[in-house]
This record gives sequence, C-alpha cells and structure tokens, in this order.
Amino acid sequence: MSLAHGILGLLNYGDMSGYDLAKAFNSSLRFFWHAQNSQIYLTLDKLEKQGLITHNLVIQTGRPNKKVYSITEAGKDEFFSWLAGNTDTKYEIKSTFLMRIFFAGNISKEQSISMLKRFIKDCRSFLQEMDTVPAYIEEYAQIAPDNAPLYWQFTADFGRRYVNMCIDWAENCIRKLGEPL
Amino acid sequence: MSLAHGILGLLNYGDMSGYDLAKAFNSSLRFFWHAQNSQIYLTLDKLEKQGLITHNLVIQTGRPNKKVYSITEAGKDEFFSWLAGNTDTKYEIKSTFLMRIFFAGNISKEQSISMLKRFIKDCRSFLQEMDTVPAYIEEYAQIAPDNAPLYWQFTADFGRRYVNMCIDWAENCIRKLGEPL
DNA sequence: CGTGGCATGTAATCGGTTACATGATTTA
DNA sequence: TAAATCATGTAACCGATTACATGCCACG
Repeated sequence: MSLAHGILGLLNYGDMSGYDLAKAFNSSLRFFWHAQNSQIYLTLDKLEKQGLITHNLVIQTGRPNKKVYSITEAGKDEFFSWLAGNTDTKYEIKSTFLMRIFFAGNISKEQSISMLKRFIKDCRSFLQEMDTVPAYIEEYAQIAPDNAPLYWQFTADFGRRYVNMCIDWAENCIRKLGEPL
Repeated sequence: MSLAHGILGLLNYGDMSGYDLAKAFNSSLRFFWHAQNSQIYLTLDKLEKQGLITHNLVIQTGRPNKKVYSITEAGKDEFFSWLAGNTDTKYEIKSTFLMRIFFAGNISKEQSISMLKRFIKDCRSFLQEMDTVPAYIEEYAQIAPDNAPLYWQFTADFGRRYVNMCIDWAENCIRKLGEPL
C-alpha cells in the first residue's frame, strides 16, 4: 500500500523511470521502506491502470529504452489525501533475529553471544554504508522543493539512531550474559 | 516464515491451543512479531500437514472445545536447525509513518509538527502498555526452562529502547523545525 | 443486560519475495 | 576480459491483512 504512495510522492517531485525509482528506494528511502525492483514495476503497472500515473517511452541509443513516468492530477489528489490522512502509529517491527534471541534459552550462552556479536558487526557495517547517504540527498535535492531535504535527513537520522540503539542494546545483552566486551 | 518457527518454539516449551498462541504473540512476542489470529490458525494447519505438529481435541464443558497442539520430533528438528541457522541481519523497518515524514516537505510545518506530536503520544501510550509485560513473562516463566526468561526480557528491553529512541528522535525533529517543546 | 473472555475458523485479496530472463554498453 | 550500470519485466509462491462468521459463559 505504501510503496504505491512512495512512488506517487517521488513522481510528484519529478518524472522518473522504474529504474530511477528503484535507485531512490534503495538509497534515500531505504531507512523505512525496502522495495524489490520487480515489485516497483508491478506497482507502476497497477498505478497506471488506476490512472494515477502515465508514461512515455523514451528511445535511447547506446542504452536500453526506458519508460518515463509522470504523475497525473488524479495521482496528485490521491497522494495528498494519503499524506494528510490519519496517522495512527503502529509498532511495526518484525524481526527474525529478535525471534531467535527470544528462543535463545534453547542454545548455549556462547552461541547466543556470538549471534549478538554478529548482529553488532552487521549494524556497524550498515552505519558505514550510511555515511554515503548525505551525497544521495544532495543529488535529489536539486529536483525537490525548499525544505524537503530537511525531512529526508530526518528519516536518515532515524536510521542512524535505530542502528545505534541496536548496537547499545546488543552490547548490553552481552554484558548481562556475563561476558566482557 | 518466522511465524511458523515462533509457533514451533512456543510449542517446544509446552502444548498450547491456537488461542493460547495468539495470546502469547500479542503479549510476549509483540516486540518483534505481530500475528493475526487468523494467520496463526492457517499456519497451524500448514505445520500439521507438514508433520511438524499434531493436535488432540479437548472437549470442554462450559467452554468451547479446543485443539491442543504438540510439537513432533520432526518439528523439534526443524525448530533447532532454524535456531542455529544463518543469522544474516537485514535492516527490516517498514514504516508508513516515516514515509509520510519523508514527504512532509509537501505539507505545512504546523501539520508535520502535529504529526510528530501525535507520534510521540502514541509512543508514550505504548510504553505504558509495556509496563504490564513483566507480569506476562513471569506467567510463562513457569513452563519455560531456566534462562529463557532472561532472553524474553532482552526482547522486551529492545521494545522499550526502540520506543524511547522514537520519542527522542521525534522531539529532536520538532526542535529542528524551530518550535519549542 | 451488556461486555469481555474463550475458542475456531473461512474467503478474498494484496503486498511482497525469490528466482528467472535478457542484453547492450561502459569502465576498470 | 570481467564486472558494473542501464533497463524492464514474468512466474510462482507465500505470508499477511481485513472482514466476516459463530456462539457459549462468566462477571459486574
């Protein structure tokens, strides 16, 4: 449901191809929505059938042709009513990793500590990847109006805080399990 | 995929009905996995077809009859191999709320501040609900072995830290938007 | 007399994942 | 010459959501 609105929101900033959208989702929007490219193309078809977007085919030489999508008036209406809509917040986390921790009483303390350490390592490498994000934001800032990049940074900041929280939590777990860091 | 393993893990602690499982998911496991009861019954059927669990019908008077499920040997094998399996951590957050924030450059500053305040309010009420969690954990601790409750507390702690992080983040956003708290 | 707890499900739909398929061009 | 980038999709499947359906009993 929200992938569709994310696409509408991006197209509201400017025309893009499916490929461009996939790039945006896997860079600027990755902190709160991961999207497979196949899913993006599927959603694009659906939105077009609903009349919320249109495309025109751009013939390229030396590169594959592409479909450049634009948002329609109906699409803008839909997007803005979604944006202003009800904001009931649900606790949304689904994590197989935490499920494993929940059942870690069944495995040895050493095993669970190594799981937690692995988790910390993954978090740290994610943090490093994240350092390249400001560049993406500046890149897209060219097409977006005024204060939009501020909000983009808010979501990136959320990502950073989340991952740091994860690291703190995991270190605390290890400490409670009685092993020095 | 993980709902199934969560069910196997719970049944590994002791026999339960679908109703009991639903209660467990909506109390102790809520910090990392929310499950609809319909989905639980569906998954129960699937697991039984796969021979990972069995049930026997318990006739009750004064109450609806119930199916009490038990894990089989095959189920235990599956559960333990999942538990010890590969632990690649993905950044898993999907949030419509953050998507709205991402696009908040399109609405007024006042509107986005009120969205953030609403978010903080929801987080705080979630924190309050969470205070009743230790009780649940003690209740289930009776059937679970030794150090299991410690890990349960880890996941509950994750939930608390997450929600607190959300509050801090949102307050910081409001501050950056130039309004006093 | 109404609410909440106990208890189990079906049907329709959807959103998403995984794997597969293709193929030219640019860059290291 | 191999890898990365550009570019778009299909097919199969699955996990999950939403809405609906039923009905008794205990408690306040």
